[in-house]
Amino acid sequence: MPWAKEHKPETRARIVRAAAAAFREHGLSQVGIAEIMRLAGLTHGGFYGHFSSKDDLVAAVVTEASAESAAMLETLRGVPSDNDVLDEATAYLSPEHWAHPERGCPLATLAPELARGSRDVRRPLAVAIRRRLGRLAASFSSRMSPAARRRRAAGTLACMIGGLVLARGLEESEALDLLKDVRAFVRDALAEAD
Amino acid sequence: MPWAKEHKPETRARIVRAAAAAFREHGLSQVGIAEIMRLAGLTHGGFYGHFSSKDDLVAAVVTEASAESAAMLETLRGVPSDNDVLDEATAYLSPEHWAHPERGCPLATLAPELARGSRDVRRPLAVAIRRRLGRLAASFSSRMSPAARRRRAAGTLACMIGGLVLARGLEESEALDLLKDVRAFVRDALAEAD
DNA sequence: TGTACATCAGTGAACGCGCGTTCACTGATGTAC
DNA sequence: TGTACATCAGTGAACGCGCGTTCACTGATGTAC
Repeated sequence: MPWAKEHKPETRARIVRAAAAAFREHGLSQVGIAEIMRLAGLTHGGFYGHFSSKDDLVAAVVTEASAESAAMLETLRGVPSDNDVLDEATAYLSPEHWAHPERGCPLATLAPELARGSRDVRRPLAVAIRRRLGRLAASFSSRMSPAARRRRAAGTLACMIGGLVLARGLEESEALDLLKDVRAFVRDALAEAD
Repeated sequence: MPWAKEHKPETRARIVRAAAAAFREHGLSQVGIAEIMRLAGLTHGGFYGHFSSKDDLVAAVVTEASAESAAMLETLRGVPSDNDVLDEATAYLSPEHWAHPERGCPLATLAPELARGSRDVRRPLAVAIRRRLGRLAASFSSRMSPAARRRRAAGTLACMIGGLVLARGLEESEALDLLKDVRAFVRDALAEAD
């Protein structure tokens, strides 16, 4: 075994991380294999030693980007309140997340493009959505019924993604006002008696 | 004047309508000029007699698709309730809208791709968002403060777009459940006392 | 009423370019002796 | 401990293809006589 056994998986992970940032910043079809390999410090031709196709890479990127996004949002959470879900939504709808699509939630940047993709790409997309909904539902008070938790998780995640997508379609000052409005809407909706 | 003066604008409109459907169904970068012209019943080369570039067409498509979407949602509204905004959100989050991206809201299919585009494309996107928010805000009771109406319009539109984007990332049965959950969330949020 | 003409919407071939993918190869590495 | 070797991660050139854009042209049309 002429190379340490962790060498190849590490290179692969480097390619996935480079692609995850580039795809979120510029879109799947605006970033080619050559550019991704260059960003990973490698040459074009080596790509197919790690992936069977661009779709294969995209599938890996969905999972990686979801994890990176969760980690980034974790660092953006301020002082914890008594409401976990509201803290999560506030971090998601923050100016910092708005300004950094390349490190943020892949659903807000890539979901429509992924949804139009092949089965290989739609599967990890559906998994990422289910996981996100499940985690959010689990963060609600255990005094709520499972149906109520599921409903609130769906509504809150929809607000988060829709709010960020809309804000990214506006220039900064207008975008920040919109984010503030959506944060207030979510706060009110979650404060509402059950 | 060898051609009736309405002939050229009519052809142009036919190209824009063909592009508006194809872009919403397959994405901006997955549909080429040749394909659009073919759909419009014309040949490739004639395109630049009507548009200065693909971006120029995309800008026209944003406006056209927004209008088509509004008309489609109008036909999907059921029996009017005493809540205009809720009726609008219910139509938007319907299985019919989910199943027909090519006739539906361009924000749910194209917003991230447009937001990454040139200034020429981002301008009509911002206009479409502002107009949508303004119309929604105007539909709320005049007893509400302008700030409260703006906040609710922002939150409701975010739920609509985010809900549809998420649902389009899932297979049908799961998607329809999610849409129902988001509709219920919006209903509850809008029912809440001010 | 009929015809010759000028206009210009639309045609179709060509352009350079970047894409995803393939493949013969190179050379850095851990192992066996 | 030192060296020859087999392995295989990565290289770099090439492929066919479809893209957006250009342009010399064709031919259907309304108008002038």
